[in-house]
Amino acid sequence: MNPALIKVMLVDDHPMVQDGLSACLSFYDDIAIVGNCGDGSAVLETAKQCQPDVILMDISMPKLNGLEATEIITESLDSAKVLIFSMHESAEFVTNAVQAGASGYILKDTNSEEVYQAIKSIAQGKSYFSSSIAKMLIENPPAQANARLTAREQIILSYIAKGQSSKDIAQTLTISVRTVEAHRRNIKSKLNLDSLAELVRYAMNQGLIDS
Amino acid sequence: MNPALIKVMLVDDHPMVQDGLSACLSFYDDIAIVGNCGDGSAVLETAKQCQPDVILMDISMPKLNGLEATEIITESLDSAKVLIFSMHESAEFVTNAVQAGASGYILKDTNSEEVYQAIKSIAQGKSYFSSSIAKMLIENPPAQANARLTAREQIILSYIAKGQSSKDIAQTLTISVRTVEAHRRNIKSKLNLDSLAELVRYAMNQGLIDS
DNA sequence: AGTACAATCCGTACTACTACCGACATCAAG
DNA sequence: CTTGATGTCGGTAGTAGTACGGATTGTACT
Repeated sequence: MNPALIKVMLVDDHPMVQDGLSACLSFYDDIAIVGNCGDGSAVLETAKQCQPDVILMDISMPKLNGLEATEIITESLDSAKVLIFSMHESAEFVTNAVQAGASGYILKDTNSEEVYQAIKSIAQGKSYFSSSIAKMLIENPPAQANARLTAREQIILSYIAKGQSSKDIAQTLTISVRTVEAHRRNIKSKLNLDSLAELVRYAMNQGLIDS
Repeated sequence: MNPALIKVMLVDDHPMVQDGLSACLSFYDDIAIVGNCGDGSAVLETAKQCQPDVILMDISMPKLNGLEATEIITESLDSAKVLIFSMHESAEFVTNAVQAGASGYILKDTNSEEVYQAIKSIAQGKSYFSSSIAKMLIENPPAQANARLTAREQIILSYIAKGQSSKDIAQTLTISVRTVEAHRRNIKSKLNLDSLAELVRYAMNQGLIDS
C-alpha cells in the first residue's frame, strides 16, 4: 500500500456535504475516502472497519453529536485523528472540540484546497485551524478564562434567558434590583456580548435553560 | 439552445454544499449550473445576469437571509422559481417559505436523485416538497392561526433575535423606527410572548437564526 | 365597491435597561 | 495580613422598548 496515501473517513448527516467533499477530495491523488457515515452513533464501528488516518466530522448531528463522537474516537482509536468540519464560528465550540480531542477545526465555508491542506496537516500529526478561527482566537483570546461565570451569575443569566426582568429576578432572589443589574453588566462584560438576544442564545447553547 | 435544458443557480454560503450540488447535478444532462452566489445580498444581481429557471436557495445565510432573498426574487423575476434547500424541518418554516414565494422546499438530508426530481418539478411550474415535509404538514398541519407571522414580521424577528435594536433594524431595512416597533408589538401579540428572551428562543426553535 | 389585512408612520407618557461613577462585607488564598 | 474575587447596594443620566392612542397606503379577496 502506498504509504503516502491518507485514508479519510467522512461523518456528516447531509448527503450533499458528503458528496461534495468526496467530489472535491477525489482530485487529490494522495487522499482516499475509505468510508463515510451519516450518524455519530455508528462512527466507532465504521472507524474500526475502515481504519482511517483522518476523520472529517460534522459537529451538529442528530442522535450522537460530533463532540461526543470525537471523544469516543480519540479515546478508542489513537491512530485516527479527528478534524472538525463545522459551520459554527464560536470560541466555545472550538475549545470544546479541542478538549474532546480534535486535532483541527475548519469551517464549512472554506474551499476544497484548504480542506485538503487541513487533512494533510492533521495526517502528519500537526493541528490545523481555519484562518478565521485562528484570527478569532487571537482577537478575543482569553474568552474561557474571563468567560467563566460564577455560580451566582449563571443563576442570574438563567432567569434573564427565561425572560424575567431585573425587577422580577430581584424579587425572586430577594436582592436589590441594582445587584441584579450589576450581575447583568458583569455577565455581558465577561462574555463580551452586547445584546440580550446574544445572552439568551449563549444560555441556550450552554444548556442553562431548556429550549 | 436546448429547450429542455434547465438553468439552475445556487445560493448557499457553504462552498462545500455548492460543490456538492454542482458535482451531483453535473451527472444529469438536462441541468446546467449557470451561476452561484454565496450571499443573499448579491442574489438579485446574479440572477439577472444568469437568468436561471430555478434558484436553489439555502435559507440561513449571513447578511440577507433566504426568506428575504426569496421575496426579492419572486417579486422581481417571475421567470425564476425558488426551491428552498434547508436543514430545518418545521411546519412554520415551510409555510413561511411558501408565503415568501418559494415553489418548493427540500431538506439537506435528501439525496441527489430527489434534488434532481425537485428541480425538474419546479422547472415545470409544479411545486415540490420533501416527502418528510409533506408528511409533517399532514400530521401537524394548521399550527396556530394566530401565530402565523407574515414574511415581514419574520424578517424583523430574525434581526431582533440576532441582537439588533429597533433602531439598527430600521436603518438596515431603511424604514422608520416606529414601523419596526409596530412589527415588534404585532409579533409579540401574535405569538403571545412578552419578553425579548422568549422571542429569541422562538426564533431559534423556528430556525430563523443560527444557534 | 367594500372589507380585511399588511405595512408603513406619528405623538406621548411610562418603564426597563445601560453606562458611567461609586461603596462595603465576606471569604479564600498568597 | 493584605489582596483579590464575589456578592451586595446606591446615584445619575441617558438610551431602548412598551402601551396607549391614532393615521395612511396598497393589495387581495368577496
